[in-house]
Amino acid sequence: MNAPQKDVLPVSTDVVVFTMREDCLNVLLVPGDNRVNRRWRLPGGPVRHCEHLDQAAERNLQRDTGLSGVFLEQLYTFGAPERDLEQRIITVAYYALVSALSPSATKQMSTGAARLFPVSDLPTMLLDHDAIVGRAHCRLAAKLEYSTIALQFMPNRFPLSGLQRVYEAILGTALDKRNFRKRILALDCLEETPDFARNGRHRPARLYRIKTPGRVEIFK
Amino acid sequence: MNAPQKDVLPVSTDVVVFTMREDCLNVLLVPGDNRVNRRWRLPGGPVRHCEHLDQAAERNLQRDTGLSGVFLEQLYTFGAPERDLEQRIITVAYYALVSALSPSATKQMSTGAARLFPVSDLPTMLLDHDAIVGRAHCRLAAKLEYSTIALQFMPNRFPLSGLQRVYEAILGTALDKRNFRKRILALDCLEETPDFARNGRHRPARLYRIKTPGRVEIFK
DNA sequence: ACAAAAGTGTTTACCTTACACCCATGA
DNA sequence: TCATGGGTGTAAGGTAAACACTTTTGT
Repeated sequence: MNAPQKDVLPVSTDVVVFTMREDCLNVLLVPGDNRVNRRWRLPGGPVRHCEHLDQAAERNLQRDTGLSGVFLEQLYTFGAPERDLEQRIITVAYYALVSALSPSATKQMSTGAARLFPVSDLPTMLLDHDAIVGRAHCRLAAKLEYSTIALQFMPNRFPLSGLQRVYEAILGTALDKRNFRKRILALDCLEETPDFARNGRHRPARLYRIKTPGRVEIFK
Repeated sequence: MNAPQKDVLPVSTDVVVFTMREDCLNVLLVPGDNRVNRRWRLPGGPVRHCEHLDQAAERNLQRDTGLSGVFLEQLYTFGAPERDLEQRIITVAYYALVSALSPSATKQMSTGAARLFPVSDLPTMLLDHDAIVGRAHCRLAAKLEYSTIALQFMPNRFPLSGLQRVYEAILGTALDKRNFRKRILALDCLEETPDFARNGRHRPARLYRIKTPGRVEIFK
């Protein structure tokens, strides 16, 4: 039994960081630091005594992964008393969406201090972290239908086909190209740039930009 | 400063109990028991060390209001450090829907230990309880659109017009009678009973029954 | 020239909305 | 008989779904 610490509460935050890699939805995990349990876990940690929950989530995320300033939203609070072995810890789960990993996050990844896993191929995780990821994935998929949340995955400029691949990866289904483009453009949240992506040996794709970056619109 | 108690965590549950009264959406509040602050507050209290969050919500709800076995769903966790004056308390908010107040709840109400307030005319409440009620109301209104959650307000048998009034009270808008009936019956969650409500001096209303009571269907 | 992804409209089916009159009862 | 809420159908508009070929580039 660990003695309870003074500065922190028996409450922690855990963050499900989603990002796209190779057209697949990935989750960022960190290796368990616990002697008892060396399983992969979600980045997170205890809430300090004088700290907003959101701040705690951001701070612990930054410490564990180097990420900051990302889209972060509270998901659900998990508090089964049997979920932790050593002491009762209630965790307020968040999810985060990042378009590209920051340099410091990339560094953490190269040193093995963090690693991406496709949601379809997650390792065995600490405690109930699999349930947390599952719920986060559900929330994300649901929000695709009535918000512009998917834009959080996109870089400054991107082709519509890239956005479509994001939708398809999250929903797990193929979408019709024409209907998808119509629907997205009708939202009036993107604008054309004069530029094109000249990638492969095929016609270059028009690049679009988000009209109000950082803002997630809810409609309906 | 109160000394922290051993058996409980610095985490509480608060429950927004919604019920219909006189075609208005009401919230059940209890009088603040605190010497410092005698404002009305949401029923709730601390989470015990070995207790599920849901159990804590249910237990505290029963203690404060006599209600049990009601529809209860986690809403959001509020944890601004400045939200409480004496000590840092994080609260996991829930909302509950009840069709009619149970006898024990009615008793608590008659003794002044609990009282209903219309959401449109709430008193000044403890701490951030107004924000909690606001968020609960939003969630409830949103869920009307894609679930059968409103049925939780209804008694065993009820006329369709009664259900319509529930929708109207929650959404704050009038609905077309014919379209409403079509839409609800198309959900295939109600069945006719042979009975009618003979109330006023007008044609009696057909009574309906919920096919699978206690089950909230999510569609779309 | 060919492979590979980009880009583009129309038709159909379905769902949502608007809307007005008769019915059964109690007073 | 009259006031009150209960009960019913249809037409129009809008949204979502299905569907195939041409364009532009790199090799």
